[in-house]
Amino acid sequence: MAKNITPRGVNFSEWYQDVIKAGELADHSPVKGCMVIRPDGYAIWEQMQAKLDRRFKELGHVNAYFPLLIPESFITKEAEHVEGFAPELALVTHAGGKELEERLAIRPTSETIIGHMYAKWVQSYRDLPVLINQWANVMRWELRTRMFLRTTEFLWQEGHTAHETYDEAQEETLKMLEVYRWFLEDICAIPVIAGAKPEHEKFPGALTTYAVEAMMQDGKALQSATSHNLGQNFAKAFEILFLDRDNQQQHCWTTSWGSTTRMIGALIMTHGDDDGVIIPPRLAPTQVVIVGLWKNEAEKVGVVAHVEAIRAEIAKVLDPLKIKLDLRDNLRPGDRFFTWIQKGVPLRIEVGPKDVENEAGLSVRRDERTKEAISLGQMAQRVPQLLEEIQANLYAKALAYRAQKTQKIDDYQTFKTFMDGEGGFALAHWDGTKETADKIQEETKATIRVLLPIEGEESGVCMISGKPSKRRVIFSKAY
RNA sequence: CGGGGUGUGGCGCAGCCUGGCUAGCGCACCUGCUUUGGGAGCAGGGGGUCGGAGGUUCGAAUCCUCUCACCCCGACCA
Repeated sequence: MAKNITPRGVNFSEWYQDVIKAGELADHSPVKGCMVIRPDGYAIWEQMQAKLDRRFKELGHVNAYFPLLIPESFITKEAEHVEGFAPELALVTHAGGKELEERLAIRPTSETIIGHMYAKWVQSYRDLPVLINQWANVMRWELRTRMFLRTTEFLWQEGHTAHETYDEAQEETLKMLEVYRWFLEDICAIPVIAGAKPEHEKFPGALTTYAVEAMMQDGKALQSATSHNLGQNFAKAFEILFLDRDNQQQHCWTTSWGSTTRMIGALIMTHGDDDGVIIPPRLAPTQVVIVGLWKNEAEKVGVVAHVEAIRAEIAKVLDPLKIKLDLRDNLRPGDRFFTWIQKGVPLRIEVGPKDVENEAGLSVRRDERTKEAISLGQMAQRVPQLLEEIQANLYAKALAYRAQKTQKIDDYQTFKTFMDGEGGFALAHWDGTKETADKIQEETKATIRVLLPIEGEESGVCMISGKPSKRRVIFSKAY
C-alpha cells in the first residue's frame, strides 16, 4: 500500500527507517550517530514526559537539573561504574582555546555528580528521603547506532533517590519499576515483562537492576526502562552520610531509574504496520484528524463549516490541542489521508459534501481501517469510545503476538532451533552462571533479558549444565 | 572496531566497467486547464558541475591516489 515504506516482511530494519522518515519523526544529523528529533517525533516525547512527570510528582518526586559536564575523576570513583562507562565516555579536553587541567566527561548518566551533591545536602535522617528527578540529555559513544534505539546523544529522565534503609530503597526501586510498567502498558499499549537483570547484566555500580522488557514485531526484545537499587555503593564512593535515629553515622541507600527516547522506538516497532507508525490514543499528540473534502469552492464553504462543527463537538470531550484539521486544498484526498496514516494518528474523520448533507462524518480507524459513520450529535460520545477501543486493540494485538512468540523450552537443541528461526522469548532454566549465559549468547546470540518474577518460580534444571535452577528466565535476542 | 554499500538539483536514482554533443530520469516544486471519499492527468517551467583534494589526459561524473561522511550487517551497550 505505502509506496515509500519497505514492508516489514521484506526487511524489518529498512521498514523501521522508512517509517521514521515517512512519519517525519526524525532525521539524521550531520554528526555521526546523532539524530534530529523532528516536531512530530518530539511531540510524542512530550506526551511521554507529561504522563511520566505527572506520575513521578504524584509519588513525591521533584525535578531539578544537574550539569552536563562532570569532572572525569567523579566517574572513576565507583569501581564498577568506571569500568562500565569508560568505553563510551566522551571527554572534553580543550576549552577556551586551552587544554583543560582536568578533563570533563559529558554525562553518560548522572549518579556521580548527583552523589556528590547529595553528600553536601544530606546531614541527618530528617533530610531523607531525597526524591529528585531530572529530564536531560546524555551522551554515550556508541559504535553502532539506530534512530531512537541507540544514538550517541539521547534524551531521558533519570530519577535519583536517597533513603535511610535498604528496605526503603528497595521499595522505591520496585515502585518506580511499576510506574514504568504502568506507563508502557496502560499508556503506550506495549506489554512488558518486569523482572530483575542477572548479576552480569546489571547497571555498573548497582546492587540490583530491574527492567521492563517488551517484544518487538521481529521477535527481538527491547529493554524499555530500568530501575536500580544502588545499595550503598555510590553513597560510599561519594560519602553520602547521615546521622541516623540512633545518632550513628551511616551511608545512605540510593536508587536510580530511567527511561529514554528509546521508548519511541519501542512504540514504532510494537504497533507499526506496513503503512507506518500507529500511535496509541492515550499517548497520541494528535488523537483525531478531521479531513475536509470538496470538489469546488461552493462545496468547500459548507464542508469547512461542518468540519468546524464536528471539531467543536469533539473538543467538548478531548483536549482541543489533540484535534487537528486538514483543510489543505493543494493536495488531493488520497495524499492527505496518507500523511496522517503515516504519522500514526489513531482516528481520522473524513468530511465531504455527503456528510454535510447527513450531518455526520466518516471515521476511519488507523489500526483496523474500519470505517464508521458518526452523526454530529454522537461525536462527543462515540469518538472517545473509538479511541479507547483502538487503545485496547493495540494492546491486545501486541500481547497476542508476544504470547504466540513465547515458549517454555527445556532442551538446548530446541532452544537453538527456536533462536535460529523466527525467535521470540524462550522461558528456560539457567544455572545462574555467567559462563553458561556467555556460551548461550555466543552460540545463539540470545541473552537473558530478565529473571521472571517470584510468582513465576518453578524449579528445574539448567538446559546446558543440568545444574538445579529455581526459576525460569527469559532468553531472547535483543536490541 | 571488522565486513559490505553509497555519496550526481529538495528526495530517490541512471550514467562510471568500454573517458568526448548543452549531465539524464522519476517524485517533489512553480504556472495553466481538467480532476478530487485510499497516493490524478495533460501542457509548459525553474533548479544540479556530479562528497572533497590532488593527479592522468587535448578532454574526467566516468580512470588513478588520498580523504571525508553516511547507511547496512556483525562483536559491545539504554
